[in-house]
This record gives sequence, C-alpha cells and structure tokens, in this order.
Amino acid sequence: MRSQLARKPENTYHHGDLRDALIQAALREAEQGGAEAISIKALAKQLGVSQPAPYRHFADREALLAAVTAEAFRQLSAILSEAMAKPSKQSKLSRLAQATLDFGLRRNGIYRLMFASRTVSCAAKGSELHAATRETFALVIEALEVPAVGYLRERQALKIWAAVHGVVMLAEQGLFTGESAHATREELVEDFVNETKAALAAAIKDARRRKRSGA
Amino acid sequence: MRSQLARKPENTYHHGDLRDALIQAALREAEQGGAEAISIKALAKQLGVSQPAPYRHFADREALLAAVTAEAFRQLSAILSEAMAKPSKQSKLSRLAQATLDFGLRRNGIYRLMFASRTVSCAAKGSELHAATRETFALVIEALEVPAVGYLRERQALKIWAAVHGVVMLAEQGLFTGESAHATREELVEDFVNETKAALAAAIKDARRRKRSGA
DNA sequence: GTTCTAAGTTATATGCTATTACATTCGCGA
DNA sequence: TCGCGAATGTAATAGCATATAACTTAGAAC
Repeated sequence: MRSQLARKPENTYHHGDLRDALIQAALREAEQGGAEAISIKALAKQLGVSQPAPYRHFADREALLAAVTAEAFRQLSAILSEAMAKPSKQSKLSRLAQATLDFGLRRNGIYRLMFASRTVSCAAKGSELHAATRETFALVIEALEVPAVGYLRERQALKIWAAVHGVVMLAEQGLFTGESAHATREELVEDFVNETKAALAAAIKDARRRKRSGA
Repeated sequence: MRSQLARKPENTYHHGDLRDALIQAALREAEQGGAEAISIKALAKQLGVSQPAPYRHFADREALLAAVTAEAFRQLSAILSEAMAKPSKQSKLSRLAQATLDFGLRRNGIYRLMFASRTVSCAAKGSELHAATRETFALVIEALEVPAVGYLRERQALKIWAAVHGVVMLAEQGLFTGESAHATREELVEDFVNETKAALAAAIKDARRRKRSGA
C-alpha cells in the first residue's frame, strides 16, 4: 500500500494502489467542480497510467462516483466525530450542525456530490455507500444526547439534519448575499439547533409527567 | 410562434421557434435524469434539426441549462402562486411548503437542476435566472402573511425555505425509507411550518408590547 | 520454476460539445 | 417587387470523454 496520491513510478508496470489513488484524486477534483469535474481520463493521466486502467477497478464512471461519495461520507463522519469529541462550551448538537455547515460551504463540490446527486439514492441497501450515509446519520442522532424516546429522537434528528442541509443549499445558491443577508448562515443554523433542543426538552418533560401520572 | 414541443416540419428550413422548443424538450429530459440527461445533440435530433442548430440560440450547454433552470423557477412560481391562491382550510404557508415538497419529489430531476447545481450560483445578478429565483423567494415571503417587521420576516422566510429544501433533499436520499421512516416527509414539513408561525406570532406580539410600553 | 491471475497497455468504437465555413430564408427598405 | 442583410439552419470537422477488446506484464501460489 503506497502513498495515496502517488503517480505510478516510472519504468514500472503496476501502480501499486491505483484504486485508492483514483478515489483520492477524484475527491480533489470534485472539491471545486463537483461530480462533473471528475474525468476518468484526466485522473488516469494525472496518476501516470493509461486511460483504460481505472476500469480494472471500477466498472464504470458511476461506480467510481459511488466509491468517492462513500469516502466523502466517511470523511464527513470523521470531521463530525472530532467536532463532537473536543471539549467546548457549545453543545454537541451545535458543534455538529456548525461543522456540517462549514463542510458544506468549504467543500462545496464534494458536498454536492454527496447530497445533490442521484448517486446516493441509487445506492443499493447493502452497499458501501449506503452504510456510510447511515453511519453519518447515526452521528446526528448521537449529537442529540438524549435516550431513545419512541421515534421522537429519529424525527428530531431528521429535522435538524434537513434544516442544516437546507441552509447550506440556499447559501450556495447565493440567497444570503443580497437584501436577505441580514441573517447569517451560522445564526440560522443556531436557531434550528435551539428549536431542536427545545422540542426535545419539551418532549422529555412530557414523557416524565405522563409516566409519573401513570405510576 | 409555433407549438413548443414541435419538431421541425419536413421540407422546411426554419424550425419556427427552436429556442423555446429546446427549453421545453430539455425540461422533459431533465424530469428524470437531471442536468446530466440534457444533451444538445439528442435534443436537436428529437426536434428534427441538425446538431449545431441549438448553438444559434445558446452560446453553450451552460447557457441552455441556465435558460432551462430559469423556466423551471417560473413554473415553480406559478405552481406556488396557484397553491396559495386557491381557497383552503390550510394556511398559505402550509400550502406553499407542501406544494414545494411535492414539486421536489415529483419533478426530482428538475428540482436538482434548480437547487443542486451550480448553475444558479453562477448566475449574474441581472440575469433572467437570477430574477426568476428572486421572484420565487418573494412568494415565500408573501406566504408568511405578515407585514415587514425589520428583517425578521426575511429571516423566517429563509428558515422555512431552507427547511423544506432539506426535507426534499433527505427524502430523495432515501432517508425516509428505512428505520427512520416513522415520520413522513409531509409531517416534518408541517412541523417546520408550525414552528415558523409560532416564531412569527411571538415576534409580532413582542413588537406590539414593546410599542405599547414605549408609547 | 511454471502457471494462473490481477493489473496495466495499445488500439479502437461511439457519443457529446463546439467551431468553421457555407446555405437558406425572412423581413425590411428602396 | 426587388434586393440585401440579418437571422437561422446545415455540413464537415476537431477534440475530448466513456467504454470495450485483445494483448502484455508482473506478482503470487503451488
């Protein structure tokens, strides 16, 4: 296993770890231009192999995109885990939400690859990509820092996750640069975070009261 | 001006209204496959003209996509206006939000074209596309049915707009089909609508109280 | 060491974007 | 109504990307 972005050494026949090198190089390309910026041919040239070489590792372009997207989800998961782990005055949920916003804005192209293409929705249930997306969502649930309360916890996780993605989307559309720019993206995300906390607190209080009156 | 989806009549040199026909045909193509499904060559063949003919009306593929996206925004605006206009027990905001969700799910590919590509963010400020997106957002503000209260109204509009888009996004990712499917997409949207209403009501009440105590 | 297989190469077919040079039609003014 | 210029369409072609087929090389397995 050699360095991930390495070109094939000259005067050698085998690259060594082309599959991984392709994924890493593709991620770099997608950083700015999204999925459209990923060209098998260009990647092959970049890595010093012939154009058809990548097809030994991926059936077609879609398969490469799926692998790249899965890797992107794993990277996001790592970032979110780290954000949640480090000590801070902010709540875990706030840190997760802000870190997601930051990721979505900074790594624009990759974000679109992950959430705005049909690659994910086409992913089969047992696939690497499907697993990676589920793992990321599990972190959202974890960030709520509440025990499972019926399906309420999943519901709140879906809501905050949806809301944050919506903010990223509108921000990339440029809806925050103009007359409506008086609310920053970070403020909006924090609003959603606080609403989620309030909803959870209310629900838990309600559950306790019901339990007490029932007992 | 001839019928929009019409092929060029045989034995004629001019199509009649190729520009519009291209946009309409491209919209049909994008319905399922998004922007990637739009091929200049295929459209030309479909409409019975030569491959280079479309370039008389659009500088390049990007320009066509921008025009198609603008048209899509106008169609969405029309749908939302209609939803808001018809008498109903539901509030205008609820109808707008649910209609947006419906549009996003039904016309999946077009929705991605509108909100998940970089076409919009690259649109110049004076462009047809930029105007179309602003007009749609203006409908969101209108749906709140409150007078301008500082920047609060725009902020709430941004929030509900972001939230609805987030729900569409996650729904298309398949996050609602699985263990987390216990909340429907419609329920989540309605949650966000109600939170928006509550926030607006609270803010207006607060403003009145402040005004009274000040007077 | 021989052989089998994974991984890479050359050559090629196909499809799309885009440009150049040429042809046709429309509309408008003389 | 004739003619001329602008708008619109066509044919031919260059360039790039995906993908496949047939062939070659190196590494591993026995």
